[in-house]
Amino acid sequence: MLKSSPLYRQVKGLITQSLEKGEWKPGEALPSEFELASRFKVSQGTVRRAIEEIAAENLVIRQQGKGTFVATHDVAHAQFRFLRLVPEEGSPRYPENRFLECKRLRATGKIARQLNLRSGDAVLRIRRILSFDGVPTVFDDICLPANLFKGLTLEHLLAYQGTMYALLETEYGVSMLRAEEKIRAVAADSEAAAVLNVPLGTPLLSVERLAMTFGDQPVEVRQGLYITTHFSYKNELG
Amino acid sequence: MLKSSPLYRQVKGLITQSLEKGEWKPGEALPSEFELASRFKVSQGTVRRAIEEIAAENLVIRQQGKGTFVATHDVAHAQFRFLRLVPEEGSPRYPENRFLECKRLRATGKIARQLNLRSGDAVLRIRRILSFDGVPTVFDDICLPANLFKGLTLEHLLAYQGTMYALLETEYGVSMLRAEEKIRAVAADSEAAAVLNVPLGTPLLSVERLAMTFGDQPVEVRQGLYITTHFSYKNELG
DNA sequence: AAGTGGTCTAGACCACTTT
DNA sequence: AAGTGGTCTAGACCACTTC
Repeated sequence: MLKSSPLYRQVKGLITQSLEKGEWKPGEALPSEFELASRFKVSQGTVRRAIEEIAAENLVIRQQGKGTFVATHDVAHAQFRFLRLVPEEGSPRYPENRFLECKRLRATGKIARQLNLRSGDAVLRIRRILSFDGVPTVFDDICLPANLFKGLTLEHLLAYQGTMYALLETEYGVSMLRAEEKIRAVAADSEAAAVLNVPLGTPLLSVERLAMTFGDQPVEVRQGLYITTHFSYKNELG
Repeated sequence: MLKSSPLYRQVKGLITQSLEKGEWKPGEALPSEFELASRFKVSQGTVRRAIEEIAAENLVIRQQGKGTFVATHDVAHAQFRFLRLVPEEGSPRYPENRFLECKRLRATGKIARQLNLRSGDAVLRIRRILSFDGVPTVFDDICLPANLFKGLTLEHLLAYQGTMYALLETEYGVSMLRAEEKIRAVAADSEAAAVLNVPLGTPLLSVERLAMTFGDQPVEVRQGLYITTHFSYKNELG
């Protein structure tokens, strides 16, 4: 027997579909709870419950008296959502972003598997350095499926003001909603040592990320190498 | 002007206080929603909302048809809540626990500050190794305020069946509810190299944890050194 | 004043577990 | 059958924002 899901979860699905289709763009307001309630022929409380779950997943933001808005990657708040680096001393600051490379390549077996592609499909490989107060701290190696980001070049990346995820969202309509990270300690190889300006063999934090958009579809693989002498990766265990 | 918090949050506070006082022990059932509602002179829906928030913080577990139960550290589920190590290949397994040391010491300034103690107050220092399939993988150095765990010895630790947090909860009534971790990459020093059986200088994951009980009172500081060649620290970014 | 999300209630009914 | 938590509704009122 199939167990039908509760009404508020079905409504949640309908609203999420509309978000995915782009019925309301990032930053825009959703219809009010009463409007959605009459649209779906349910009570306001049921819509409310649906939206609460969607808000808990950070897809929308609720503001009392104003409305419910589609989340964006622009806001300051979103910075520490996907970059968990905090300084050992002093207050958090924003990194400077230096893009080194954006090349079109063929996916290796492992990458293809992670991105749900076929081996040999085209991917974009982006490499960049994040620096804090002028000190190189993170070396990122990013892989994106090329078909979703046609025409993305190094020049685009260099010209854009804001985070890379904001660019991918506003220019290509792909929203990063969730990610899984696997963290390990590794020794700096010659390339990482050169790029990050540390001795060969320096212990570095390796952060492998798989990022997902709607429907948990994977759309980004990245490895970050972090220097953790003055910064650490902060995590909360609930 | 003081803004009074909503009713359900006040009820949440009252229930949490009762949990802290031990009115219901770990594993026991709370009174039903209707009983609590009449006790606090509010509607069932308000109690419900309060309990939902408490459940979201993992202090209690709700089970349809059965009741609401005080959470414990015994269940398998709790294992991966506070130990985020997963194997690169194969399915998760349980580590074997080997305690090396449990000594009474005076707190250094840094530890004292983190535990809200005075410098020089007594602390317990526990050291142990976690092994997976017989392979030493984690070297933990744990500090607890001695006054909360009077009489805790190496023999107790060796004799107890179950996780250390389960012991602290059932034998000393101190529940670990939440923790913050700071993760860095470090080189194995001579001691860590010897204990974990790796070459000097091997990159290790350093995981510094501060664990809290009720009222966000810190009650444990630990540093773990993880070998991450076959395991990685897994994290979800929402 | 009007519109939004946030709180609170009361009551009905459903789904699951236990007796 | 009785008791628990889970869903859904309808309506009232509050808090905040905008006009």
